[in-house]
Amino acid sequence: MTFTFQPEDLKRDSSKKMSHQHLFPLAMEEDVKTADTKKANRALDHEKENTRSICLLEQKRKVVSSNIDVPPARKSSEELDMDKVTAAMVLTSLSTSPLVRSPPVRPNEGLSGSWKEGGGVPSSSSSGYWSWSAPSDQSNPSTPSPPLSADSFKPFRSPAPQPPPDDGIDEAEASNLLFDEPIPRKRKNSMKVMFKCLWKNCGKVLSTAAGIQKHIRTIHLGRVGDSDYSDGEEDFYYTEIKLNTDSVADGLSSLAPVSPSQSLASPPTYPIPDSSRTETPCAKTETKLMTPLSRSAPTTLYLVHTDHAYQATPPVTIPGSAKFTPNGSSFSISWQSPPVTFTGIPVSPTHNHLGGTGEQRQHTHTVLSSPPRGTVSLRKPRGEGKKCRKVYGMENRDLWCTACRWKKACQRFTD
DNA sequence: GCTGCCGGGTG
DNA sequence: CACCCGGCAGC
Repeated sequence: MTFTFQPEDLKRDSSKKMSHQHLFPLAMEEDVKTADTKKANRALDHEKENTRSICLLEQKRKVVSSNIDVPPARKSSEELDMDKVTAAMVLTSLSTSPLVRSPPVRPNEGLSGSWKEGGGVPSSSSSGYWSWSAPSDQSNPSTPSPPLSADSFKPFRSPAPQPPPDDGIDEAEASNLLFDEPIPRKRKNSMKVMFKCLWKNCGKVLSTAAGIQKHIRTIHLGRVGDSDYSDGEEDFYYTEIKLNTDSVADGLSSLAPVSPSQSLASPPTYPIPDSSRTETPCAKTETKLMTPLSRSAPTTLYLVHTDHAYQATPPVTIPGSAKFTPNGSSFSISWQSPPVTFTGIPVSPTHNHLGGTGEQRQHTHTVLSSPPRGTVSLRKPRGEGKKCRKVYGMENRDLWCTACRWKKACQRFTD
């Protein structure tokens, strides 16, 4: 499961930063990304590339259907859709470039090509596309792609509701995309490109590159005069993000690191908890600001987390209750499983409240208690009836049965 | 805190 | 094995 990285995420601040750092270059430069060996990143890459290929196909379809050149203006937006890699850098200048249309030149072409081969439709790209597009239409073509990126971008969104200097509309639109998945109109082409400000503590999301550039220029770079003059510096402060209306799917696909093609099958039926789960890292990583949504998220996350923790429990925190750190990540772990023959210091489970909300605690509780520990209680349930000691009292100890005298299980008044 | 009794020590 | 007891855990 891919979310093995999450525990880390919870534990280490540094790892949080890392993930963001990965993201940043991701938007800026693909090369950097490829050098990465981390599994998670690879997965990310894969998914992202997949998205791109899909987008490319999308464009292709349009080209094919019209069989003529697409007007530059229209193409520019589509271009952004697919060329995530160069988006930030080339965005402004690239928009009208005819170069992009020639398939062989495009860096992504290789991907889409291989994909086509895999599909067994090498003959014409259009046919290949269509055979595939039918199911995708239902499920949403981009299902596999953005889980990670989308996830990690969400955190930025939390602070967004702050005073929106401009583009209030875009803001609303963005949240629509993120949270109102059931919007039917988005079903068909659920990919939407947004531009996210990467400026610290900003995270503004706008729908147009120009908009975000302007935002960065004016708000962050302090460029007065709203002239559209740009030295390109803004490019470094925003990134392009693909928003998938079915953001829910993202959560799931990240849960099950299957091949993207597989996950294409059944996006619509994703359970709600997953969507909230994707939300989790945000609240944790970025600001501590908790939206109602994100607040519910940790619950689920901790569920997962707990699972791992559970196995690690015995050796870890319990005996060292003194050393218990209010880290938040380990609180659920420390829940002691009663049946275990634990010679360590008994620890009251109450300290597990550390996590925070009662809701979380409840969850942890249920989860942990549910998987019955294989060990049955070594002690047999206490005898109900009165025993020698009780009957005769300490003063008549000689009347006790031997077992009772020996502090063994009473033999006289057996249950 | 009382009580039952397990686990282990001693002779 | 008989006897004893420390200490855990249910009540």
